[in-house]
Amino acid sequence: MKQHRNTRQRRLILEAVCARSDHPTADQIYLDVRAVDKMISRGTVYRNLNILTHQGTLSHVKLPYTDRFECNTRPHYHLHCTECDAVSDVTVSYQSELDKKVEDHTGYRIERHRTIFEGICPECQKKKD
Amino acid sequence: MKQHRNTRQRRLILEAVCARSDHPTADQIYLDVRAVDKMISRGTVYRNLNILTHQGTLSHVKLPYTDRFECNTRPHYHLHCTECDAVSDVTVSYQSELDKKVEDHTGYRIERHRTIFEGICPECQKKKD
DNA sequence: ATGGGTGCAAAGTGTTTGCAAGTAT
DNA sequence: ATACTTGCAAACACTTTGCACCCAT
Repeated sequence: MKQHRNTRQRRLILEAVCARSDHPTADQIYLDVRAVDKMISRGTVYRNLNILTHQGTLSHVKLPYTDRFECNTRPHYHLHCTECDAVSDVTVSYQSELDKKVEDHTGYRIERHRTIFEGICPECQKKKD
Repeated sequence: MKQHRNTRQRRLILEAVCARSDHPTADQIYLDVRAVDKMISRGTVYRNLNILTHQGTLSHVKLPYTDRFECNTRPHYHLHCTECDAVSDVTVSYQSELDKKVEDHTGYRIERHRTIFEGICPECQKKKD
């Protein structure tokens, strides 16, 4: 296994993700870090987000087109506004018994499940009237 | 609203999706249709998959990198092998009460939720030994 | 006839990667 | 000293789009 180093860039990227609670995209993180370090490159941001996610330091929400990242690594569900693309955590608790159930039914070794609620946030509902 | 026509290409694309149960990607569908119609283009396949999905004639599974399509339009959950990328339907039944619950908690108007189980299929488990 | 649809190729997105130079350990 | 990282730019994979011609209605 590779030995990962504690580089300034990696630190800045991690801080940038944890500084927000809106599940930013890689590009938003790139822009945030760039405000501090003019030289950072997109490649570095993508590489480090992948490393940090693999390590389990960050987690990511798989959305169509772009993944979103967050500091909260406990298993939980997400809420996605299909109008404005806002993403937030949801209080409904993770149902680990479902993983067991599917494992027994299918013979898969289940690692986890991901649940994303799709809907329209209060602000966007207002705008549509 | 646009008036959609019943073109030969659209018919072939729909048939191609329904002929498989493995949740093919747009490109797999393109290849299948091409076996019948040498002239079909990728653009037409993408355009029609979007139209058919919007109409509710097909549904799609949102996976990172590529969407997958299927004929089954009833709400249901999916199973994704993270080794070989196989996708299948899962028997666990759709929990519509969760949508209600999240709606009450958050003020969102919830349309649906999507759940994808991630794990390793029996075949890939064998290969890893 | 008329407006949606098609094939084609080019343009878009978001992400990864090869390379030479730089740096944490 | 070693080998992981970086910035850069090019390459990638998937999808959308502008256009001129075509065809279902």
